[in-house]
Amino acid sequence: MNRKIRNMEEFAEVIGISRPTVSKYFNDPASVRKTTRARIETALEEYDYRPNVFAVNQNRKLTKNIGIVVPFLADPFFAEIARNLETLVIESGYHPILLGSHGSTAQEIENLESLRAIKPAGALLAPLGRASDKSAVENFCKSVPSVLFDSNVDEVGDAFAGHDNTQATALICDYLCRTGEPPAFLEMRTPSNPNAYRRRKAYCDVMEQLGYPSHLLQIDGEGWEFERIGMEGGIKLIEEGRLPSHTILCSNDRLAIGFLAAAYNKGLRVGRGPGTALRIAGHDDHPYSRFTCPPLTTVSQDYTAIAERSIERLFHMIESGQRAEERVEIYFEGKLVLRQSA
Amino acid sequence: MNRKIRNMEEFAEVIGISRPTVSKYFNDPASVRKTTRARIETALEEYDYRPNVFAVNQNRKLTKNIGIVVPFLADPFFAEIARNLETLVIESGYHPILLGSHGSTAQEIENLESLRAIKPAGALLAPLGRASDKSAVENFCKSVPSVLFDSNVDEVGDAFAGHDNTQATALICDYLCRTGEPPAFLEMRTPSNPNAYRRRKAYCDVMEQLGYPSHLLQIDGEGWEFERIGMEGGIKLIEEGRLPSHTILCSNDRLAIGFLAAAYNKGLRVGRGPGTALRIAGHDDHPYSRFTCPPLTTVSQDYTAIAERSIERLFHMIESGQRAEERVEIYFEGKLVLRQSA
DNA sequence: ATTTTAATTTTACGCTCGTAAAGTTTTCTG
DNA sequence: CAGAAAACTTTACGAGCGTAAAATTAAAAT
Repeated sequence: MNRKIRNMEEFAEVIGISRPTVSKYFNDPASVRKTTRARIETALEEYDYRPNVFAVNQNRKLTKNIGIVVPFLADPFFAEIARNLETLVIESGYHPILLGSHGSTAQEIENLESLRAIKPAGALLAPLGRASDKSAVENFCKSVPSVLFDSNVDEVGDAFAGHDNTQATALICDYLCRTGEPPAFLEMRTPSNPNAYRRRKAYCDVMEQLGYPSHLLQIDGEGWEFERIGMEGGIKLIEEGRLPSHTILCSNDRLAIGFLAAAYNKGLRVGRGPGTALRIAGHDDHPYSRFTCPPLTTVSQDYTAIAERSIERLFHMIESGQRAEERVEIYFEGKLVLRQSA
Repeated sequence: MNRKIRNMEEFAEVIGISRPTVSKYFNDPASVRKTTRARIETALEEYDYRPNVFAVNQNRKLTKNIGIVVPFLADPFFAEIARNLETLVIESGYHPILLGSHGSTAQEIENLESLRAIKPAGALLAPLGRASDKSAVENFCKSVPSVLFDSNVDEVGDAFAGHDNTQATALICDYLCRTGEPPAFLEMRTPSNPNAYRRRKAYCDVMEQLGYPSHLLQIDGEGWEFERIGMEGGIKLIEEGRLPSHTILCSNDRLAIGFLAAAYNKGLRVGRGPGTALRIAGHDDHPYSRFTCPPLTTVSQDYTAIAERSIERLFHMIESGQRAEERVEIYFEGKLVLRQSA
């Protein structure tokens, strides 16, 4: 009795209705009569038929796919934001396709291309930044509704939702200056992420404004192994006695985690109590920052808001069927996360 | 001149050869004459045509897709192993589809279902473990060639490649016993991962063998936030003075990272030198373990070998066109990673 | 140059579903 | 209950490609 269903034709047959009606049901269950809907759903439980994805998508100009591209999935920060985005996409009745670029330009291009090949309804992109092939990203965004997040690229995409680096940097600089020695700023010499440049600039501006000198500590290193870079660079700095301040503000938490390890390695106690030699602060409120020793003082990014607004902007376009008339950039403020490292 | 190419028909036309030949080329470039291949590839550069993914896959019984499912992408351990797998899949000329289950049974089932819907040539699965719907996984594995990794499920899948928990646990237990007080074993009361059970058993066995008593410290907590669980459980244990030994072997590195934070929080110095109050060791050699304070002594999993052998087994099946006649389980030995925490 | 073999072309059909048009039935409105 | 509106059915075509069979052509071997 429970014959195998091979396609929509056969499925419609066993229910006793026509295939086009079944097709309509799958495209929008509300578009068929209640009684018909009930019959289909009953049959659905009995026969476990599912429309062939490839056939469905071949015939629709647009699929229900939403591409999500992040620069580095092995970074828990991006994994976490991707997880939020995936959930929101599913809740909207779409199908998320998550792709990580492994920090590689070629992989990013490849991801964009294979995304385009599946005719997505839209895309949420966190570009590599400096390493991105700008024209590749631009081209992609032209052909599919896209909102960028995390890392902004000038004039590319229909919208950008991200972190207010200037405000957040000012916030932590202010805190550090108020409570002790003004901070030096630790960063990679050639950061891959454009946020780093904004943080650097914000640091310099705030320090000037507060009447303190800026100290930029630029360490070498390429790629996405920020902890290793922070640790190795940190050890070098400490060994060579090149720390201009006992308060170090790191460009991001991963660098700070590495620098924390460097301080430990060199026997420098970190914290703000008596008997400490160094204050270390970060930026991002990375998932691991609460578990470092000491727990890392930092400024948070508003993950949730960034994810929600990105989704909101994207689906606004998708559901209205038209691209944004004007590119909007939305920035969310960071909050001070006071822990024990500074 | 540079007209838009809409499909393979038009593409074949501008080259001046037949569509079936072009089709053959895309399925296997080596199957057409050298001169023909050259003509196609020249045209390919000029016209940037790509076959429609959906149409291609609809007509093949099997696609070139390889599913990769991991239980939790926000865990850098899995992100890292997924990254290795992705690379190897691409090198083999296939297309990886990475899916994370977010620690949720429903999501895992969903992932398996949407994987099946794209008719993958094979799949690499790291099941949730205890939380997996065994029959769902089993069913999936029946219909598509699959090799499990990381977390074994009895009799499911064509092969399993993973870590030798017994050997590795023995290794670190032996080291800890040799160099100081015998370890107590910290773990979650109801671990989600089956590896945890093997590690517990191995610990008990080794301790008995070495003539020491076993101490199981079982802390509460559900889900995948191991660091938080380790920290909160650790603080409780320390506060209540329930540590039976000054050497703590944690069931995995993430738990150890949390416990390290607990020790810091309670002012207990960790390490093996003089003036230290606690030795803490982990298991896995998690990407972050080298950056903790102090750096974590642990036993490594052989990521690379696990990834390579999983892939090898899978493609052996795929290319031979037949399922494994017999289920094989391959285990790779861990290596002691001596750092400073124990 | 002839045979053998391999590659190619032509023709034709199939895969599974979306979708449009025209006609029919059901449901709703007053 | 008539009429209008909505839902449904039938019919038919299209999407872009895989693939099989038979006929043709080109390359390799003798």
